[in-house]
Amino acid sequence: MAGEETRERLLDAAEILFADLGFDGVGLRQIAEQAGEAVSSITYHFTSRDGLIKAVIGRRFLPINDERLRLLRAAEYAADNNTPSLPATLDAFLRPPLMALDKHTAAILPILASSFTNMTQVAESHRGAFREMIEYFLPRIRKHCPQIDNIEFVWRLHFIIGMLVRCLQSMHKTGEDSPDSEQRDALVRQLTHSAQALLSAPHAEDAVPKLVEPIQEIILSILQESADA
Amino acid sequence: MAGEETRERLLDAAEILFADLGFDGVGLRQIAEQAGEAVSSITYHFTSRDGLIKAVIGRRFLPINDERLRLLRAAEYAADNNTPSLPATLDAFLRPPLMALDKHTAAILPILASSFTNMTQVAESHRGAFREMIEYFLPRIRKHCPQIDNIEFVWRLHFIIGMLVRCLQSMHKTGEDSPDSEQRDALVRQLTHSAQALLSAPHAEDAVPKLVEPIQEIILSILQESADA
DNA sequence: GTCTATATGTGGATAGAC
DNA sequence: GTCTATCCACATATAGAC
Repeated sequence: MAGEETRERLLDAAEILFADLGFDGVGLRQIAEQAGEAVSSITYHFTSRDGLIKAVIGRRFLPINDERLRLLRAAEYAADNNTPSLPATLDAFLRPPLMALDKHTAAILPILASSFTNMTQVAESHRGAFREMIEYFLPRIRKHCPQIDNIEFVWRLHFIIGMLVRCLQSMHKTGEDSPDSEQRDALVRQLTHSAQALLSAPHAEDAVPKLVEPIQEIILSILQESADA
Repeated sequence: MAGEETRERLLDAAEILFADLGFDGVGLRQIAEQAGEAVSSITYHFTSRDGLIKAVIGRRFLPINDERLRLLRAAEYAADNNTPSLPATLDAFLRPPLMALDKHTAAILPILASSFTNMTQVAESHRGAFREMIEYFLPRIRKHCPQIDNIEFVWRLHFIIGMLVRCLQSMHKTGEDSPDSEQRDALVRQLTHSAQALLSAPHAEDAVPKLVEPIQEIILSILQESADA
């Protein structure tokens, strides 16, 4: 099947170009040229430009989510009472996207990270896997910060996602070639440390602003379900 | 001068459309139509599309920075020893962009916020005002977290910027019309509270990853200068 | 499955009348 | 200063030969 190889070449080329120039910064001609294929082969394999983007994203999205779940389950297995510490839990969530970062995936990852509190991007195509992941993680993070209410918790999650996205973008610009894994590991620990401090901070006293985003409802309903169970 | 009015109309139209569709999502034709002007009037007033974008950004950038400086100076005037608390200092930095947020400026603000640790976007055109602002803020934030070294400090600044950007994007999507100022005020306090917790957290123990970004050098040199003085 | 050729639209920028 | 008309490059998508 030469078709499968062509498909992969197209995905590789698209991924690199998207990483450098953004999803809006590159056209099908350029992608096809980079891959050494004809423009129309893209339409053949992915039906449309949107189909190509979805495929590029999906190729990285599922492995990262799987790795997150794998790490968290491993941490639970190793911990007393099956309850790993907050840093260990956060590490399982934050490490996979940062470790997966290389010059190929740099453009994709910020989008994936954002998707945690913004379903619209990854959306439809991979909604199932995404929901499975957050349903597992949310209650396990939540129980480490009982001092705040659900709405404040959701805001702090937003903040952590912002921190993660920032790291991904920063690393993308930083390293021409992929940053060595020692540096990345150090960054994961810095990030985990800060995220832990943020979630451990006391209740803010002040009024908590309500969110009107759809994602808030989803997160709150997941928290509710797990509280009932 | 009817020219000045046209110029403003074009800026208004461009700002709204950019906010809704992103800088890459809208063309000159659409902007001109929205403004009720001819396409070529854009070229006349701003030379090019890039010139228009720069003008749109600049119109919001300077007032927000001025407001930041004004708030911090007011806080210093009111505080003992001219040294306001960390929350008060952070408030002066975080409040102006969040309060300036309305449906017009929503697309612009994340870019402005990012510019704090990424000069490339706002860049050349407004570099002077930007540098003045951070030169004033950096040492005054820095002295509230002596427990960490400069490099770890820079990373935590990155994190805070990520949190801010996240808020701006979230609020943009949230409110069809501009969120009421009570909600925004509550959000500012949540954000300030979390940022304070983050900067107050102890040293991470682990190795701190070095940054290779140009902005790191700039921040470090500013911190160095203020330490010498 | 993969190519060439092309259809059809839209992007930004410009020339020149008024 | 502002308009109409137009240029030219490039976008995505499709048709049809091989």
